Amino acid sequence: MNERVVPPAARRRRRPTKQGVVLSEELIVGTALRLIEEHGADALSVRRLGRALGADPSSLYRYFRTADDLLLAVADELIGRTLHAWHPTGDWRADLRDLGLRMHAGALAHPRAAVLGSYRVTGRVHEIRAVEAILGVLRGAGFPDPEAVRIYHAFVDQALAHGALDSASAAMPRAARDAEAAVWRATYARLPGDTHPHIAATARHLVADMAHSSYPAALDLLLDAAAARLAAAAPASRS
Amino acid sequence: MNERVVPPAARRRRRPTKQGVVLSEELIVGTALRLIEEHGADALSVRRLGRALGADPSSLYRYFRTADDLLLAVADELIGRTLHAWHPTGDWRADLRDLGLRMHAGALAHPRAAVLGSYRVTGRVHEIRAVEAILGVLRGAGFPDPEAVRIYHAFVDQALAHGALDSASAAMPRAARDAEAAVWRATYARLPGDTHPHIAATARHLVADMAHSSYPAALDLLLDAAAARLAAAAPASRS
DNA sequence: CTAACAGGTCAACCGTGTTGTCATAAGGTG
DNA sequence: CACCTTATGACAACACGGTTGACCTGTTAG
Repeated sequence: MNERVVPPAARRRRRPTKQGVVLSEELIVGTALRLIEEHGADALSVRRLGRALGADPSSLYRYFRTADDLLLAVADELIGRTLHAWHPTGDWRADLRDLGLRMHAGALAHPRAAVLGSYRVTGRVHEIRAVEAILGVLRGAGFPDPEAVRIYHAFVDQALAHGALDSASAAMPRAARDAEAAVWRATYARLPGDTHPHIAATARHLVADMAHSSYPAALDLLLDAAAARLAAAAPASRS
Repeated sequence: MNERVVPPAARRRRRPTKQGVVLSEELIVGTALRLIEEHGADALSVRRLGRALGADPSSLYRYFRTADDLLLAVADELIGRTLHAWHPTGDWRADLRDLGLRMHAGALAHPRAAVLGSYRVTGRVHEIRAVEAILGVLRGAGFPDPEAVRIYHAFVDQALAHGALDSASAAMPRAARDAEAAVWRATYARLPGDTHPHIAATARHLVADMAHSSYPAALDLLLDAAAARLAAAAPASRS
């Protein structure tokens, strides 16, 4: 219950670690991201992060109240990077598609942060900028406010949720992933047509489709539906 | 590397536990589900499950190779129960909507199993039945095979992914959940209109919408898009 | 120059999945 | 019925995880 964390503003004494490192929130978040990128999502633990930083694990609790809080900071940093690489063109549908794919890729690379960021609000700068930008695209396209918010919500959750899911799949050892594909080929593709007519009829497509992420297709479906609603709501300005 | 697990068919000796319980795959899976339902998703661990069963934790490794395998069995059982409660009417859209909501609810109650089941194939009976049923609905509605598979994939992943996400949110302690809502009200709803025009304009809707799951709306969007594609592909039989 | 205290460190606690080893009762066999 | 094999349960241990209370020390304000 003791509060170990000091608000960033009040930080004064920058005392170096035994190994000579001067800690800071930014350094910790940056190192965490590097750790994940180099050794996978599971490589991020308080203890490993401490080791990578050259500091005792417990030191991190001077900067973040819990491991989740640390991950939230990582999530916000990720949002910032994703948004930074995104250059909207004015075509709402193309812009959202591009952003969705970028968010998905980011979430795929950092699943734990994505999961956390999807159901918790960081309230940090990058997140706020992202919300503003996406809402801007939707409202600029002509979506009425309630609809814009609804689509914003579905869009963001979809990107993060699929990202988290797909990254779990990507994290499996090679052998296990191959075994999964084998189940589709060995079990599903061999079901007799008289007991399982629909699987038998689509087996070819199932084997091919289930090996990939469903996200791009799902994203296009969402954008399709949004476009249809926009067309229905707006009196039709063109075509 | 030693294989401790014996295939169910070869099981003969039903030796009771010290506490007098006779183990079986079904009993273990059933107890796991009960544990989750009574004490939340995090209550499921090999050790706790062992305790709940009245058996040493290590005994479970005679039935499942790893904790993940156990969870996969739980997932398949869940699929079975969900499917069992579902009564299709012949209206593809209503049927899928109903099934989607049921799957989402199931995933919400059993997030870890849902996550696992979303990127791994169990290849067990219930899963196969579910795949056959959903494909049947889609093909019956007139979707061409490749499209049916694509929509099947997006539909299933969406239900499971959103379920996993929402359950993470539901698992937060009350206080934390209230704190989240407070961020929307205190931070987002107070941003000035000149720096964040879009957030300011939609603040009311944001506060209301972000408190709920985006799944129902996302599901409707997906079904909208599917219906549109069906209408475009089929020469239009009615209306 | 000195006193206060921020912040780094250490050791410990309790939880997790998993495995090597042992012991014993079940059940087929004669 | 008695014996032997072996399936299966139990035990103890390992490595890893997050977290915290207590301590110690360098930095900095006064």
